[in-house]
Amino acid sequence: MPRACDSARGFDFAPLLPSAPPSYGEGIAGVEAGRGLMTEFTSLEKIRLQKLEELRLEGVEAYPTRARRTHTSAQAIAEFEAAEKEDRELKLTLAGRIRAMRPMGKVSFAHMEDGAGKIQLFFRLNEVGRERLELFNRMFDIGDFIQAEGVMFRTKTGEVTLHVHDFKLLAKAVSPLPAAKDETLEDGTVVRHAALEDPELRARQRYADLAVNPETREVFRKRAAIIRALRAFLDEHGFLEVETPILQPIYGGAAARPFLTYHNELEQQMYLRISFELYLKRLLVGNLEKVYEIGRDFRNEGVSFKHNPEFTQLEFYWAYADYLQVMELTEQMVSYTAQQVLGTQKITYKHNEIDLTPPWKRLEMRQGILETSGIDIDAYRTADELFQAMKERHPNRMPDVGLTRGKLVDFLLSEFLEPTLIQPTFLYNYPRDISPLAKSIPDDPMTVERFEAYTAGFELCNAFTELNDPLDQEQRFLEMGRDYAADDEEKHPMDEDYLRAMRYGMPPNGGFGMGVDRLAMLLLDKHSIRDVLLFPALRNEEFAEKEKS
RNA sequence: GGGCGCGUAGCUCAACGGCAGAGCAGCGGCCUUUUAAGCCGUUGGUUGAGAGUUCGAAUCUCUCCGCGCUCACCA
Repeated sequence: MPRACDSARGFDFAPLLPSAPPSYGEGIAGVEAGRGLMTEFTSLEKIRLQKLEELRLEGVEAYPTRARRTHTSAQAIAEFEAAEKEDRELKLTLAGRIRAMRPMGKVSFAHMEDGAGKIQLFFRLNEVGRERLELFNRMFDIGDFIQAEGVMFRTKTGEVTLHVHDFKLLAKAVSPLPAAKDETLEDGTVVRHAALEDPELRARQRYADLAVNPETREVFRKRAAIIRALRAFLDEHGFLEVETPILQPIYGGAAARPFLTYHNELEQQMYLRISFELYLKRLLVGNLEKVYEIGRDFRNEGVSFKHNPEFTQLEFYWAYADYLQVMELTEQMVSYTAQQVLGTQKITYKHNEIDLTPPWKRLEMRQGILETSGIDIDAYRTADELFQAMKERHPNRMPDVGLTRGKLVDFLLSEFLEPTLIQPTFLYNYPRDISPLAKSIPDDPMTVERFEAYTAGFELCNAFTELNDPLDQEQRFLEMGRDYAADDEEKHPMDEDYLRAMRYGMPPNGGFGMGVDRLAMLLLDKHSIRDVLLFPALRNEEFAEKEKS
């Protein structure tokens, strides 16, 4: 069954049918150029498969094992600019991906891109000869990896370029990359034409997005820098980085539905963690005074522009500190990170100028809600009273019925107050019943020492003075269990081992949690969590039906 | 899960009830300093899938799939 490669140049397959013995030991380019495989190739891919066949016939290995390079593109340009002044010749070897080709008869130009940037290649008949120039023009495509050796020079138009004396194919691309073309306008701005823009494709095929959009690579370099800066800051402040279980027999530390899995040998259900909190606080019992973890949390909830089922979380716990000290550390840590990654503490998010320089505004939650909704939550001590007050004041902006007082307060917060918090603001003192792991304010059992930092209208982090009274903690677990049962939600699990740990004595401490993806969104001015995740969760893709049998 | 919107060539997009098109990419040719190179020629489509309405559907209707925005859930 000859796969009818609609031969654009009338290439003859006859000598290459499966019966023909392979003529090269290792050099079977692309497993007989795709025959016998399951993949359905497009017409453009079939043309490239033909090139693979032709290269094989000419003894050119399309996927050689070794490559060589002496300089990155950026190093080559920098070194040339120095050598140029001394009138010194600079010979070197580059390696990278072909991004543009401009053959023009007896010379050819191309642009190559490597990890450090782009650089132009110049091929001329005089150096490489007719046959090799022809090979480059006909057999090489945009997207192929190439190794090129030659002498650096500057073209008539002033671009620093490699004058290629020899070159080698490093890896053939079978599928064409979206061939983005960068146009440099008079004023120096670069316009990209026909780049890969479809957000679904960019997320699903991140490899292609990364390959053609340098700014995507930059986002993930900066994301790495953010995490590096957070680590450096916490290490510097004497925190110990630890790793706690991702597979947990009991989940806890947040209000979220977990992913469920099963361990065959232990014959027991396991959960993927929804937070690190209960394990990190066990470490405080063990006299580790300052601990932090950066890792993955998993929550079996809806997906949105700010929610991915797995996300990167930072939590730290600090013995002998309270939420006010944590507040100070928070604003220092975030502004430090911005400074390290962006070189400034003044950032732009959705066209808002945001200044992360400490100190950040502090606003009591009750006061903030009063100012934005006109309702003083302290005047209504039960859910019913508060609900009635809200109904009188804002009949058109009402939550569902049957919420606890804490959830009504939470509604007021997100409906009225949250959108107004553009500049970094610490919102503090939260209702007890939505904060089961936080400690009450002395003399105010209804309110806990908790804060959240808001910036650009969304929540960045969540922290509190941690509850360390084992008897009070058990009581809260029981209350939570009841609330969840009332909400017809899954019952909040009681963590007996955590209570046992706490009964040995836990130092008073301040705890902190922050979504690192959200921090990345904020600092990089990205408006969807998908833009800061290399491989965001997407619905399973239906691949086209393979080979009808 | 609800509401609204989108899905057309490898990529970016037109056509919006009457022959499915353009630019780039590709293919053939010309071109020894180009850079969105240029010029001449040319290939490429089950219009996301399926059903319906109609003389006729990319276009209108329904179902399904995927994505986006939004609400809910959730920090």
